[in-house]
Amino acid sequence: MDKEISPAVIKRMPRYYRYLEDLVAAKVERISSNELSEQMHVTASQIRQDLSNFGGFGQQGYGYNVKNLHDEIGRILGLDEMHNVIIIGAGNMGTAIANYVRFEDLSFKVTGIFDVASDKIGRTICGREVQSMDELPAFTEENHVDIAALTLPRDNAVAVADELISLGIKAIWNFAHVDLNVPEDVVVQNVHLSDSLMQLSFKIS
Amino acid sequence: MDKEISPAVIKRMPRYYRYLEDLVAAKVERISSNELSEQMHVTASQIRQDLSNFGGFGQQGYGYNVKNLHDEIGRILGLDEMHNVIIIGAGNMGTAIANYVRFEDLSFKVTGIFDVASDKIGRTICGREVQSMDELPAFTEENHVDIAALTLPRDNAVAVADELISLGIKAIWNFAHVDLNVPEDVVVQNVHLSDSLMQLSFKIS
DNA sequence: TAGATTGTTAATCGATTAACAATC
DNA sequence: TAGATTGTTAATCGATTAACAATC
Repeated sequence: MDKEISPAVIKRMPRYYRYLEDLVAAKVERISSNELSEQMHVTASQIRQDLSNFGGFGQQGYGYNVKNLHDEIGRILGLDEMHNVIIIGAGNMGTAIANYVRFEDLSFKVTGIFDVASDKIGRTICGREVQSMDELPAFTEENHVDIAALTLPRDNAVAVADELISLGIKAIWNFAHVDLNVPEDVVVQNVHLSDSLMQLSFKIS
Repeated sequence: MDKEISPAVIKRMPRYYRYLEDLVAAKVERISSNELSEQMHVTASQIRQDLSNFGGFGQQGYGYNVKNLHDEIGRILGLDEMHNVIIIGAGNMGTAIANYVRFEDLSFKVTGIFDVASDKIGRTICGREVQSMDELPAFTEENHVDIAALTLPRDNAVAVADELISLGIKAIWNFAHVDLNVPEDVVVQNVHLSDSLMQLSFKIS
């Protein structure tokens, strides 16, 4: 990564991507920052600022080529390369993620599902047998793992995260309701559903 | 709500609540903004600023009483009142949410599960029979619904959201990968998992 | 009382918006 | 060429951090 991109910008990129996907599907050929700003309810200025972080994708007097911009943002987001994902935790959330239809579409592939609980091991989820965590060291030796989705209860989550890190995994998609403290070179993306629900609760009370 | 609280502050409140829950469980009686800041990796200044939005919960020379602050934040987040939640979409994500163990704990109760797909209707999820969307109008007449969790594929989501709104539902916890345009008095809290995954993908590429 | 720590005001920093020269 | 729209610089706005008087 060249210059540092602010978290605020990063957070908006997937949303641009979603809108551009729809525009591509609708066979729209070009769009100006102004038109897009109306659809997305953000300022045109912000769109141009955000995109300019990554280079000039537009053309004066014309706007942006939809297909091209879609592909560029996909590339920025790393969607041009396949990512191998393992799921740790074969509960309801793990199952939901494993079955997530758009996974392949966005270039993510579930290559393994693991659990600590013996009653889960051996079950089949999404055509894949749940393996024991004991098998994980051997698995990571033989298979490159880009991302581990962590969907365990919070009691186990911290210890298992440490194990994942010790096995060399550099990215954790964390669904456990706990904050993980990780080394500098490990990236964590949190999905704290209870936090989200509490925010909603706040807004209605 | 008295004065306007910034989204940035609202977003941090559930995290404070989580840490205070742990402190309560650990039987810690009091904590200073400085101690808490070390645990949470935020500045003490921010903690004091955030909390002062809602009133003075601390005491000079003493800090904050953990139990009291926990309860105050719970009250701020609306966790002192039970919220009735219906789940729209009995797929994997709907099932995961229905089975989410901390729901009751945080004062949310699932009172109904609905789906449009006929193959889902009649199934039992978490001890509750999945009902047809056709039954929803009668249901909302007879039962007060605080929140609808929307876990449908994006094709249906927008139309169903409109239906929910027409039935008087004021809060939508939206898991569909689409932005909902809603009237002023309706609150939407988005959980865009694909956005989250793309952010992670960005950070590792 | 002396020490500690809050709540709040002021200073800084960063993010968003506005404006416009460059240019397709 | 004239009109449209970008990329970027400057201005504004908001959020975070620092500082400190108030006070337990």
